[in-house]
Amino acid sequence: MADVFKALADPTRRTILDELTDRDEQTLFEICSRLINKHGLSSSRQAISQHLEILESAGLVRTRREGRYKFHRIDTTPLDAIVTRWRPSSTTETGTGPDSVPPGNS
Amino acid sequence: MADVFKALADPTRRTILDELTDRDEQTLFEICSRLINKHGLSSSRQAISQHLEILESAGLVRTRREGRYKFHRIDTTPLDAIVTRWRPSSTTETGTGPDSVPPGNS
DNA sequence: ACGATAGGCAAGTGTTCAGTTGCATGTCAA
DNA sequence: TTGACATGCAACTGAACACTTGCCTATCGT
Repeated sequence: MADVFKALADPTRRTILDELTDRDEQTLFEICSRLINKHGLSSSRQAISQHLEILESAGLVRTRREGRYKFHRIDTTPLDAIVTRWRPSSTTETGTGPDSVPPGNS
Repeated sequence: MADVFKALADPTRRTILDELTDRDEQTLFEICSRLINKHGLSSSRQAISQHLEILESAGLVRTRREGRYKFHRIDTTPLDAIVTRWRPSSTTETGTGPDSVPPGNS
């Protein structure tokens, strides 16, 4: 699975996730149309397709094939690990090291 | 305030946040030393300094000047908006649009 | 079968970004 | 004041990235 953070780094990809949050199970052309009309973006179909590939390889978008249509839906489960990663551990860090020890190089 | 997502896109910056989570209120040199020793990264001091600037402009790191030392501490409050952004809205989206309407271009 | 629609593949281009290099500023101890 | 320490500023370089261009495959309706 590719980098979730790098997938979220691009504003266009975040807008795609916004669109999929607003309306799930959309095709590529549908997403393209709504990005242009609703969000004022001027991206080509190929650009959106590449963005969807990146989002899918990051686990943020899951696809479903049906005939010549390919439906995309958002999957927010990879986002949970982002916040939990930098939660402070229960070990009292700020209490152990007093401020009077500036350069504590290891 | 700069882009929080782009600040998180770089692996080195995420490791810096890991370090600040493990031990708060560190100076620039202290962070450099621990990144090299603990995390096996070979980044120069200037590179880390630029990373800290980006993290600070994104609101993820707050600084405190004291003489010639500048202490850095992590601030995880901008992370909360990431998960809440793509929470499905209470309006029943999947129920309104049946799956039998494939190309619903606006 | 034929045309139209939906999507995929791959090479090429311009920009953004991470990292380096070199020097400058400011602080502290002796 | 002198030297060592901690950090800041700015230009340059190389690589990653977003986007385009052009063509190809597959599915559906008539």
